[in-house]
Amino acid sequence: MIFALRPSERSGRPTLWIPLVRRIREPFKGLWALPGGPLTHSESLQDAASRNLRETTGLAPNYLEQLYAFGGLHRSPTQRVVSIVYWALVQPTEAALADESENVRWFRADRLGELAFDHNSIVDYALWRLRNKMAYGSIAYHLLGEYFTLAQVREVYQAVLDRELDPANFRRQVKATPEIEETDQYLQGGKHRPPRLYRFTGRPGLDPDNRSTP
Amino acid sequence: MIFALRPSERSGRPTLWIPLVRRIREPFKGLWALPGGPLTHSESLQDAASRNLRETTGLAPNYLEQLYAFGGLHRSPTQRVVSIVYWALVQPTEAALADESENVRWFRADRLGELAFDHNSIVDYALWRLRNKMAYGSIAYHLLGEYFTLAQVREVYQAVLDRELDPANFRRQVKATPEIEETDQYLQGGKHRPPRLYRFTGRPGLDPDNRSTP
DNA sequence: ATTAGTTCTAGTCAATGTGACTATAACTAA
DNA sequence: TTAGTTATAGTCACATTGACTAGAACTAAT
Repeated sequence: MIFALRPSERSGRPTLWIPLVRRIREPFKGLWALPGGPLTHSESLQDAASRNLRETTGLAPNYLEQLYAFGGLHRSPTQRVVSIVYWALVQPTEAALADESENVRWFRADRLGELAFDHNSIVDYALWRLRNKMAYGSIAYHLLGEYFTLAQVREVYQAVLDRELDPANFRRQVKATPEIEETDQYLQGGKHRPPRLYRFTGRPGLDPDNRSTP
Repeated sequence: MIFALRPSERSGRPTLWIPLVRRIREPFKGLWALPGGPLTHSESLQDAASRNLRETTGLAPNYLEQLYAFGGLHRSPTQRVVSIVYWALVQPTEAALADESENVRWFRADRLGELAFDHNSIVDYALWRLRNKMAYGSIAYHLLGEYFTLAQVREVYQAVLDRELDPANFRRQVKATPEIEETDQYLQGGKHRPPRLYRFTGRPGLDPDNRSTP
């Protein structure tokens, strides 16, 4: 499953969106589902996740991590299925390149209808994990482009954590993390004092896949 | 993989141990490996982990959680294998009941030799996760019995995090967590002031398996 | 040119949490 | 009775955090 930031229809503020694909056959024909596909013999789990993502949505995420292996007995009514679910964060520029069509569409992550299989609870779990990671790690930056203002970072946190944050205090915290690099650039064009642009210099890497790939 | 607390051979202080099984056929015949086994069609992932654990070691852990799905291409030299690894914490009384034999033995988690397959890196990852969880959540108590002293909790932390902790400060922190309940019991028998016994009243539950089992 | 409106940015201050440390309490063993 | 040991309470300096104030730097309107 893929998370991306898109402006809300009403407020215009950035909110979390995910792409879903419509099922074109039974079971759950017509319902929306998470993109996915089979694992072949010649690819690792992560490679398979990447490939399935690209084939169904055209997306190539820069951040991809294993979420959880779901293997309950009755996930599918027709057969036993074990799904090893990955989740990804994509930057806005990448997200804009996604192939939207009759059967592939973006939805607000917090306003989904009934999905196929157990995909609602998978999304719930992913959202929970995302909020958790956000609270500690420096994961928010993978939802942004290379250069960003501190206000944009704050908007990401506000969108995911769903609460307001004090601009001054938030700025103090972010500036204290060594992975954030100040640039000499300023973002022009707003009708107010132009904010400084920053860069993220850290690496994601926590998973065993990312640590020891021979 | 199973973690349990056992007294170190030399110092007598509690340290982390895990049970391993010896491979009796190729590949890696003769080497030690993590206990495991196949997933059948009629059991969930967690049930399969439980059953395989019981069958190979006789253990019935009270804390069992999914660790990670390992699916690299060359994990086994003979065939493609995807392992969905679970990890468990068992209390000392339970650990003592494990079936030890010629082909099942306990090892100190920080002093393992070369294991079969990629099991060394799996253990490393599990240790890393364990330390992480310990730093935040209240997971240490699943390695202890129902009643314990604060010094025992501290020894668990010291064993896992591998550093000394100030007794007074540690006590202050633990007493601040609401899940720890003071009892009227004291542990007699030491050659010093008898420490008060405490109980853990929290529940583990974070995994999707533990949250939404229908 | 001046002013109002906006956000950016740098501070202050009180409350809280943490690490290092001291001191006393309560037991056992000699 | 005393020495040895751990349990437990408390102090103090320091860092972190949340709430808040104020000035800086830009745009848009007058």
